[in-house]
Amino acid sequence: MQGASSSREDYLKALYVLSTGAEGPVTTTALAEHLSMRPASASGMMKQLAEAGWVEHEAYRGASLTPSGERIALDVIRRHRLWEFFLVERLGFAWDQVHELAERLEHIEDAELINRLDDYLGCPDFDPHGDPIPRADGTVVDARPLQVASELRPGARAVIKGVVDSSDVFLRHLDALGIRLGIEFKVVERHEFDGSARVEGHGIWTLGVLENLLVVIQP
Amino acid sequence: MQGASSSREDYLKALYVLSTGAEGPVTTTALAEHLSMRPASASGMMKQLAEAGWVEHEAYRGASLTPSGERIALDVIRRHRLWEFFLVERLGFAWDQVHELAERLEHIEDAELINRLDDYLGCPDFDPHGDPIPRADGTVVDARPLQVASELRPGARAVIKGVVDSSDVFLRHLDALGIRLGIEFKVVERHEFDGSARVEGHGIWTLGVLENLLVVIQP
DNA sequence: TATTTAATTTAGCTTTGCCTAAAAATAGTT
DNA sequence: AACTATTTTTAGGCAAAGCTAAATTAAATA
Repeated sequence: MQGASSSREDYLKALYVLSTGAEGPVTTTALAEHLSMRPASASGMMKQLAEAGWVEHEAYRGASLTPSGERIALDVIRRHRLWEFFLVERLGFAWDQVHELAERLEHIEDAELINRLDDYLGCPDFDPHGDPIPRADGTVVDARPLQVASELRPGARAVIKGVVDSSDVFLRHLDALGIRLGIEFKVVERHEFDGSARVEGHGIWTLGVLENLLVVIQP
Repeated sequence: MQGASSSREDYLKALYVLSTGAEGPVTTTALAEHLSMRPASASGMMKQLAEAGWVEHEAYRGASLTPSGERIALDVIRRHRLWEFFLVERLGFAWDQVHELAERLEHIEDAELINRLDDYLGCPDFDPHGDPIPRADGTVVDARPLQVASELRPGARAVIKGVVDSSDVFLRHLDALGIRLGIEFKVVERHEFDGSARVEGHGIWTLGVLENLLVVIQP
């Protein structure tokens, strides 16, 4: 239930990430690729983790997490996402800069630290990428929250899921700009002076437009 | 000037700490003791660090930092103290709880992270123990600041260096309580409801007294 | 079904950083 | 100065985690 080395934690996390979505056990190769390592290394680590009781591993067939392994993975992910939240919301980092850093910070295992950090950040439910932050007890909410597009930072990609102002006039305006429900877009730049955004392939969207778009952030 | 492993950083930091105060090179045994390791290990590491150009090491004579080694040590110490400040001032940890944690955090080497953290904390000059925080350029202020005793947290030890109210009445009051310039004391407990403190061997000191004592925090 | 191809595991090597035990050098004592 | 005691270094091992290359197993094709 605890005491995994930094490296073991990485594998458990990768196993968790790769097994959500795909059905069945995770292949050695997929795991190795995900972690930028060689299959032989992943294979060796699976043996270790199986011995520790954190994964179920049938030779040549792939691996999957046991309940205790999943618990560790969720803990690591919780730490990762809380630190990402901190880095973006408090230190003002951009989205795409925080992953590597969080990858280092996540391996500091100290319940008190993480609980205090959680508190300090206001117990957020989602990280800046829109991914849910597992709770201390290991439960996870699996829904990405809607956000107002005006909150997007440069580099963010998002899918349009709804509008705040659904008046005809506004919807016609959106239509004229080529903005439709379901499209995905990427914010290239935000302009301090008027809040507008430069959107890849769409030119400039004004703050008025952004404030009325409900979006789901993409990973 | 950079790229030392976590372990090497520990040795460089220890070397820095042990060489300030004591004159001449640091002995292998002192180093090992400081890091809870065996002399043989310290000896081997000195060889490595000397090869890297971070320490000057004459066999059987002890080691001392080169300028580039000192630069790294100062960087590690800067990171350590900034994180300690964060843990105490923002997350509300008590003094004595933060050392080990900072010891882990200090090894995350990322200039942008540390500069942003520094900014976020208001570029503090001293950590919660009263030790100076080296600047990004490697300069260090070597004076402990005076603090008002009412700011002391439980567990803090401090030496009385002055008073705010130097009226006769007040000084006689202090005298009656056994409080004199230069004495060292330790705060055992603070009382929320009236701000008073229980002081080891001195009973209770009221907020009115504490607010008028200028102290230097002890390590 | 036999054979080829691809994936997985095993075997054996490397590095880092620690350890213990033995050897070497310094320091202290008579 | 010689001997002893202490400190420091060297030598040789061990564990973790990665790697390459070879062997094995499973999957795909003829």
